[in-house]
Amino acid sequence: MDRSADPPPEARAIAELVDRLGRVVRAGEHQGGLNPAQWEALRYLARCNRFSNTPGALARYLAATKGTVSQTLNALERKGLIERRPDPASGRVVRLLLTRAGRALAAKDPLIQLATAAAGCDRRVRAAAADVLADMLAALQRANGLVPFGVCRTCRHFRPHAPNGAPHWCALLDERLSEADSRSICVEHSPLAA
Amino acid sequence: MDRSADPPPEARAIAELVDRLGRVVRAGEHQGGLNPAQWEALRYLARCNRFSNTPGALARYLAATKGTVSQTLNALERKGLIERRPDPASGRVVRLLLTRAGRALAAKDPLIQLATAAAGCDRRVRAAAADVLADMLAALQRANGLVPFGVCRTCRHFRPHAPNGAPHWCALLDERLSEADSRSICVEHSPLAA
DNA sequence: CTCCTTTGGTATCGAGTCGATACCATTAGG
DNA sequence: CCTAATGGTATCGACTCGATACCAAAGGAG
Repeated sequence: MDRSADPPPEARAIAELVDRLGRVVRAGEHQGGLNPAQWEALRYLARCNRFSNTPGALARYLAATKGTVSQTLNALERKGLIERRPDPASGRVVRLLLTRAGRALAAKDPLIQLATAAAGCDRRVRAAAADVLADMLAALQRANGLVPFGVCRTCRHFRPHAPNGAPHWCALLDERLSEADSRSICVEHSPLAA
Repeated sequence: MDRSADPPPEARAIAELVDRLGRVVRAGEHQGGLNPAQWEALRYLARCNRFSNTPGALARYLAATKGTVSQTLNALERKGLIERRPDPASGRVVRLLLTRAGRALAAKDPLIQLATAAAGCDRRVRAAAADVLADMLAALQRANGLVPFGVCRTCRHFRPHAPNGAPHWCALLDERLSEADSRSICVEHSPLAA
């Protein structure tokens, strides 16, 4: 890791652009009474499935410590956007639920601004860029021993059923998955391809 | 801006990936006794030209307020990484200079990890991705009334000279530019193409 | 059924970010 | 010359963030 070949210039350019874009986006995420960290937590809770709505999962998703996340959750709870509820099955797990107000605010996610900024390019170019970024994220996560996450549809444990309304299935947790579930983020996600 | 066409799904995907990548990178930027904000400032000061090494320019670059940046500079100064020096020409401008220690630390920028994560892809794909990200950044900056920044070489005021060592020229500030200058970041940057 | 370790979560501390506001110099414009 | 506008700094309050310490529930292994 010490001197192992300097990365090529376009790679450096991508790194700087990602860093810079992230910076500008964060600057724009001081809205609706939330700060960037709180938006990220709220966004996750709005997009994750019912197996992944816990403080621990959020901490892994954000690559932060449990303590940090717990504080951010305190802030969101104080603002009436989320609710902490004990898990019926396990006595130490806490389930995080969006309140009505939380759901409403999540719909006004300022990240949409970034998405519209990307909407200008050609669709195929966009898709290619998304692939590159996804690869980078995966590489970064692998290098740092982080959990990959991802939506159910792209998981190796996902078992799709007949397309006519029948529910899908998770072979790992042995649970039914609705159509919405299949597009939600899961802690247990394990990528399809090697 | 209220209901003007939801962005297409790949655009949303890119936005989420950028946000997420930025998050993971930030998490990895707690190194060398600095925090992410301090790294960003140090990085800028290591890459900007002699017209742009001021607190105000840094604030615009980071899309932050002057006050916030001033505090981060306090931290860097306390750590002996930068030096504040009055401008000889103007009595209210402060020039920011990296100390020897600052330069040494800037060479160990943790952002390199992200660059190596990007190095795995094909070179042409990388270049395309970089283009998309650059377009997004420009769009975002335009939408928020931010200064674009950029390196001299790509500026409309840049006048290259004969390639045999002769210095370049800035038509706006009427100043000589060394080869290194031409690759440095400038506040006055104005993109070439329309 | 006990120990004991692991796991999920929270509280507290200190350094620091960040926007907001207020403020002070210097400079530029009428 | 007087009045903006500009470049910087200080202070405040809410909050992030890692580190550390801590607690209770769960899971083994004997």
